[in-house]
Amino acid sequence: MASRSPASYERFSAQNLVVLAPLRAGLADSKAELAKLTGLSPSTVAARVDELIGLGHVVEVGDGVSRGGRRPRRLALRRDAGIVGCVDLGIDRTSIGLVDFSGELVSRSDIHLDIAEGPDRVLGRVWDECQKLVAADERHARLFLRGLSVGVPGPVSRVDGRVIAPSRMPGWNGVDVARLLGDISGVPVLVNNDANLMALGEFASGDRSQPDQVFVKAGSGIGCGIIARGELFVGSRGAAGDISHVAVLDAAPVPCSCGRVGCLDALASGNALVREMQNSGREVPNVEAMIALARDADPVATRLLREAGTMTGGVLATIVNFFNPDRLVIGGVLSQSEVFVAGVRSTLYAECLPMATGDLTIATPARPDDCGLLGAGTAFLDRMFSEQGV
Amino acid sequence: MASRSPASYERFSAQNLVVLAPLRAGLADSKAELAKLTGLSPSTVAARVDELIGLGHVVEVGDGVSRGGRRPRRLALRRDAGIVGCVDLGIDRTSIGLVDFSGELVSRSDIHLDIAEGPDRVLGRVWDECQKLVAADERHARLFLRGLSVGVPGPVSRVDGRVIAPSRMPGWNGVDVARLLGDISGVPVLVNNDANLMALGEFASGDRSQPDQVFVKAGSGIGCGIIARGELFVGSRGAAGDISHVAVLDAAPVPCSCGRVGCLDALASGNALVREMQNSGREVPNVEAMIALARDADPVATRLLREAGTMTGGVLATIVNFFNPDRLVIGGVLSQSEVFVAGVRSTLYAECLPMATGDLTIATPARPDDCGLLGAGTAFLDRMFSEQGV
DNA sequence: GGAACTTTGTTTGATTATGGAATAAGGTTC
DNA sequence: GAACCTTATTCCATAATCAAACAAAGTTCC
Repeated sequence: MASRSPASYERFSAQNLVVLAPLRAGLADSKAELAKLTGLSPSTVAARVDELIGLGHVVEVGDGVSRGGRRPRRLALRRDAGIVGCVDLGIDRTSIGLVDFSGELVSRSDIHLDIAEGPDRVLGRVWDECQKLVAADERHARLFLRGLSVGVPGPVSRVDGRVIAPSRMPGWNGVDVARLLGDISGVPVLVNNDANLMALGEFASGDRSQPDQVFVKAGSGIGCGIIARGELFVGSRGAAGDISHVAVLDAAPVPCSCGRVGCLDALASGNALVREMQNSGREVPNVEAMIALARDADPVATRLLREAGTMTGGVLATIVNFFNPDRLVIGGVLSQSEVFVAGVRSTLYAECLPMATGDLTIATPARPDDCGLLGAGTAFLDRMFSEQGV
Repeated sequence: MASRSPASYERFSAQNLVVLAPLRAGLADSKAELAKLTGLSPSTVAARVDELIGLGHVVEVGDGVSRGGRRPRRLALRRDAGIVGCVDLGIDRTSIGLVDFSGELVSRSDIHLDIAEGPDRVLGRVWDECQKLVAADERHARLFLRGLSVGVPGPVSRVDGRVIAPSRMPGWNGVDVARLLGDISGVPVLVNNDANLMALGEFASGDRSQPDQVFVKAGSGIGCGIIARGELFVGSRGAAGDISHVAVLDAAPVPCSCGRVGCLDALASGNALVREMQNSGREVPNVEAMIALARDADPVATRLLREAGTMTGGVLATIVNFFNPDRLVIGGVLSQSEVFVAGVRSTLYAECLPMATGDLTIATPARPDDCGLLGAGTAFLDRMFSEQGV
């Protein structure tokens, strides 16, 4: 959440933001609609729009269809007014992408990168790769890279922006990623937890009429992001959504890295499942292989994935009752396993009251591979198009 | 959450609200402070304040202390600019109070009232009692009752404001309390769940620097209210916070009214505890008697209360990990039992990571008997002093 | 084909909100 | 008592906004 702004960018005035917000959200696409939505007079809207056109942030994109009178001249955000470099740092694989001002992914690159190499080497490599992406496209080369937005596989303090006790990121404890990458790149940098950004990405590219959502990232570890009232919720410290060490009902006493036994992460995460397979005498290289085995009806893999789904669903049942979200999204690698998702679903419906699940949508991500990067972009753009700025 | 406004009240302009908000929150008490806080120029602040003084909502209350120059003329909200009738509907006891514009309780009355008598009789009686309160105080009799704010011991739909499937309120299912009471009284009425309002009351009369709080009402039933980013969170449907039917770890298979077994409400609520006592051959009339027994070191009562605390703490552990609140308040009758509270506390600290509980305050309500009424008042005033109005 | 109506967009002058600077009022400090 | 500080007020310039009239570009229906 923290940011450093080595090359701070112009901030939008509150007045312009009133007009920009509906355009960005797709709630209005003409001056008349803007006037209706904002309550401003037509003349005021015209003045604001003219200024934004002059600034190069809004463009007229032809005529709309008439609704019984003069047809509207359609307005849109200039998506190529700039780009944001988005990074989804993983344990051994990192995705880097460029997102335009409309929030859409315009290019991406996936590289193998061991996070244990440490912040300096990893972030240096990330910046190199990002510059390559910018240079690769003739169009982008002329565009202004407004900043970077990074998701990391561990908790990020909201107080000082540092990575806190990341169990899967040796050498990163207490590191101020925003500052480090800001110094390397010279552009503003935002940092957040990866599951939080995936939640935001899935929300922003999906149905915004469901303002309360929970996104579970069931990957090698288990994380979770919360959207409350249409905004990312991270709590005062930034650690909200961390369900790794929630105790599981009727669980086997498997020891966890946190020192206790029976944590969700120690039982139902991708890592835990691979370990369990090996304990059963079945060597699998990774979760993906295990999911493939389950698809081929391997009994052990199927059972373990189903059980993991059940355990995850049990924890989510409490959360659904408590938070009562409109939508629950099951993401991460494990969400590619039908057995796992079925386990989550059936447990949720069994353990929640109909009142809580009646209007609840349970889904997998619309764009499983992109939601992390899209969320990083959304986080940056939401802030840039706010009074705070970047 | 729903309201009907048979006698709608003047709405504050957005400009006046900018000045009113800091005054109400106690963040500023002079023109200079207002100017600093809002970023407005001194002349603008003066104009706004003058208007509010003219409207009778702000008063000058003498001089403040100098900080090295001319001393400020202290400003304050006129607390006697009006009153709000607040109601905390219980199963067999109802509290009614009057709250002034500063949010403080100025008078109250507790009456025995069986909620099973049905909406018409109960609400009629409530309105009678409220009018008595207003008439009782010479000062209030001249004041304007701006509206009513009611807490009910069951879920309230945010969509249509109706009471939904309230297990403890026979005859109230689907009732639009706001409309009914609005028709009876002729003033605007707000309705919300009682635990939600208690959370709000405890938050508003306490430390507002802790914006994320969870309030557990452990009474004859178990409810819960959520404050997120300093505002009451009820979810899209209004049912957020309902943890009655969350499954308890390692629970006895006690059947619940919802049709399942092992729900928190069936195991750890006041009703459940009284039933358990009776099953052990010990007749107790109510939870209060049981708590008294535990204070006298009765082994059965003590064990049951401790176990109830442990079970409640187990459920809250998941919630604390997920929501990561700044503060957790244990309220309701059961919070008067030290054994119960100790059970919750010890379980929470045992089952949560230090990261989640390190900065977490666990407390009982500052004003256990008042927080429901105070919350009702806050809900009404917050809305009245917002652009929405009542 | 044309009159009547609709919706969208623009122009104009009046109104209102706000900011800035100068000034006054009432203090403290040394 | 001189210098300085904080708070409040006044007055005028400026910026933002609105209301209303008007223009533009459609549709509808006889």
